[in-house]
Amino acid sequence: MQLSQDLTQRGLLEQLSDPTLPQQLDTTSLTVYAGFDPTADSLHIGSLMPILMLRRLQLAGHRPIALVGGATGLVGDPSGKAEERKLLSREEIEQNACAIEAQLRRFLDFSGPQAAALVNNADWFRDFRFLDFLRDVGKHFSLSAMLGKESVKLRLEREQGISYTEFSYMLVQAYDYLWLHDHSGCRLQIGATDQWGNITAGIEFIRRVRQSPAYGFTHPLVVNADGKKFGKTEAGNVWLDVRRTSPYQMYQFFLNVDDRDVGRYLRYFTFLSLEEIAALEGAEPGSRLAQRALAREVTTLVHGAEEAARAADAASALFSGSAAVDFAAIGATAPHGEIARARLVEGVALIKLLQETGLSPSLGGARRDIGGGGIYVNEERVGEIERVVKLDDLREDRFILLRKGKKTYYLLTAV
RNA sequence: GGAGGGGUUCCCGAGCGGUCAAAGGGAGCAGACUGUAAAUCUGCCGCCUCUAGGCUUCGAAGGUUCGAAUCCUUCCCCCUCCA
Repeated sequence: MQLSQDLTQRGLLEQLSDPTLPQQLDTTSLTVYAGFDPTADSLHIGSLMPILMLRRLQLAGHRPIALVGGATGLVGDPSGKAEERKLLSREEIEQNACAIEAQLRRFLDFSGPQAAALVNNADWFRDFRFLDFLRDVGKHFSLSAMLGKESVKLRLEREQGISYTEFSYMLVQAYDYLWLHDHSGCRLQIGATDQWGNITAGIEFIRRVRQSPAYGFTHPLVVNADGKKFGKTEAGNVWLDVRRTSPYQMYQFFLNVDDRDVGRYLRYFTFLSLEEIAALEGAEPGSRLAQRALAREVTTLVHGAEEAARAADAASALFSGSAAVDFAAIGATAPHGEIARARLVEGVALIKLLQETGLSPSLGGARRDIGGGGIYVNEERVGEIERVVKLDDLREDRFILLRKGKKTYYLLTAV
């Protein structure tokens, strides 16, 4: 299947800068870039969209460049943001950039004729002087065009407004594109829908100063069926970094995806063929075959097949409903921790444990959770708020399985 | 620089001297129902202790009051219009 057709059927093409773009994607080899600003020390699940897009393009014979925004991160992109963000320090940005570079490396192939490249725009902005920037870049942008950008308009209509700094962001990104155009022959930029304004700014800039064609397209911003937030769980964002989101948590996140979203996500986030996806969508929803496949595929992409398998094992150990619980499988990846045996000899208040393990936010919260009937010790609902956990709560002489609600577990191992 | 409006608990948004830990909605958590889904219904939803009480919150710091989120002063920030 042709690349453009595959992308179209997956619903990955939103705006195109040029109607001939699909054709070019199928018939020529382009150098394409996507940018990632280091606003945190890890990318999150939403960033998988452009990352996988670069990978899809690479697999189809294009050359991907992943740009880490060491410079743009200092400025702050107003796109899609309802309000001005506080600036991160230079040190933070630098550290974040390092972390993100490491993550990006795992998704692209840096060898062969279509070898990917990883660049950081701090490298060409570091010595770019302000007055030079105003003359060489700023001069080519009309205020009315800048004010017309959705990201700016939105903010101007809002109560919070927009600072000069964030307003300038599009120029910085436009220059990135020009730089990559000049130095790497880059002719295509991709990003999420909210990047459209920034992308077109770059395209027009290149046309103006180089009389050279450049292109861009966007993929959809991932939104779930009941509104806005995608990639959020009780624990916060779903991150690509294991230290922030374990493979188990990631697996669970995708396993719990709404039926209405699962087909779309399979098309977005996996490399399964459209036929396979159609088959999964046709399966009985109660079987959750589609969610299982999604969880397995994405967890594998991010953490590898081994971790994905472990997460799946833990999931079935916890949720299969069988009496014999496989504690080892759970402890391998589900949230877990240790507890001193000595404390159990004396007995520890359950509310204390709930607070310590983070299952409940505070002692008061723990009381409420127990009172509401949402706390289980070794899969047995706890009735008394005063419940004390003791030695004889240990299973297999060393495990205590705490659970809050339907699906939040924490395994304690006595040491 | 001038004139006016505004900053409330995670978000939106009421409150405008005591009955305010602060209406309502959303989000979140839990229960019932289910398929570790959706929808629906119910409870919880500042912290600590407990079902009485204590503590900390309404941009910041002072002040007036028996008593303030509500009044006064100064400061910080935002918005709109004018320049």
